[in-house]
Amino acid sequence: MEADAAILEATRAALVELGWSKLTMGDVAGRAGVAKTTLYRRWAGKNELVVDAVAVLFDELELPDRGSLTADIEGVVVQFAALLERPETKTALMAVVAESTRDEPLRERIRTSIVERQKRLVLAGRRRAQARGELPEGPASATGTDDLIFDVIAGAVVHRALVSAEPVDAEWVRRFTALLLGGLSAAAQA
Amino acid sequence: MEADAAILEATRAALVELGWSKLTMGDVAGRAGVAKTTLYRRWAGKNELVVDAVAVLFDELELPDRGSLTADIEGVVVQFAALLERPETKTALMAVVAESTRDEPLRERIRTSIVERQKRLVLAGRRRAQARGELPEGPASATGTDDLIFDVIAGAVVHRALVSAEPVDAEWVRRFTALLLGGLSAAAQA
DNA sequence: AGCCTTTCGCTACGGGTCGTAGCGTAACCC
DNA sequence: GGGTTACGCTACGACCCGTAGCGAAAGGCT
Repeated sequence: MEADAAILEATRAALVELGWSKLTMGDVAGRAGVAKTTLYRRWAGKNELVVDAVAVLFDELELPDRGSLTADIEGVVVQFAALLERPETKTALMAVVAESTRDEPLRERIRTSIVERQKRLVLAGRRRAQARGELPEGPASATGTDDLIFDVIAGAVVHRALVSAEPVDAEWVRRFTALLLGGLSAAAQA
Repeated sequence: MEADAAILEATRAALVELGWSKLTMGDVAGRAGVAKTTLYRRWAGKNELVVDAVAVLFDELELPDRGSLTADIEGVVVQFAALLERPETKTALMAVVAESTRDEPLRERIRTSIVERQKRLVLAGRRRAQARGELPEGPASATGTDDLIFDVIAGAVVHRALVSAEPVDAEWVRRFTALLLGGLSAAAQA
């Protein structure tokens, strides 16, 4: 459909102006030039609608080859932080995660639409680093190391940006990346 | 007041049964045997009420001396994870953080009532480790290292428990702690 | 005791959102 | 052109919000 894109765009605009809590289905319908019933015919409610509206923003995340694992990590962290600084994602991401703690289908929707798109970057970064010889080829991936690293990176950036509410500037990114890589190399020696 | 404790207790009970989104002020008032107006005379709204109701749970966090920095970190991570597994905190924490992105006074309330209580553990753990000689006495604290470590620990655990929605079991804690300590010791050598 | 200030319970209210039902209409498919 | 599908629109009961107004009970002061 063509209208779907307009609806999701209207949802993002409403998130910017109103934030999550004051966003209403009737408002989004009005912005999109669509009847309120149309929204309910395609989405179960506010939660699902916002997840879809925000999910496309995570497609912007990429992992350009910057030559070293350090530079690759710093690059993706900066991108992720910039995404979290946008008003749409800032107000929506934590809200839908909070809702998902009591809504299993919503949790699955978030996982496939948002979380997996981020985790792909971790897998790609590890493979590229292994190709460079910066990381050992060992069975590290089989024991959940990728999951661990993903939670550390995404968790630290989200916590810094949304909970501590302090800027993810270049200095912080440098120090965080150094800490993470130090831990990885230490684990590789053991 | 004595009624305040009953109200906060009723709020936590309502969070367990209804979750954040379906929790209503009238419901809490009924559970606490109190008029709805009484709630509004003491709290500005749902956000502030829930923050206060959940904040006291974070007083349970302690940092017993387990003999080594590794054991201390693992201990506090396990405690924090157990706290996040409780239905009250699971549904409330992300929700109030989401609201705080558009409400500066609420953000400050969260900071003083919840975040600072966690950060204290990081400071205490670092000082204890320095007293043991496990960490250098350098000016590390002056450049925001404590803040960095706090965001990494709290962020990773929260992300693992609430976003990835996978268990923070002993094996994960062991691996995470090893990663973090590896990074710290690597930074100490530089 | 008497008064007086504060605090609380209770009711009622206008305003707003929710999610759905019902119906008419325009576009699309063969 | 007939039939199906999708949409717009209105209206609706239900619920929650936050506040006003009033009466009652508790505690402080002299």
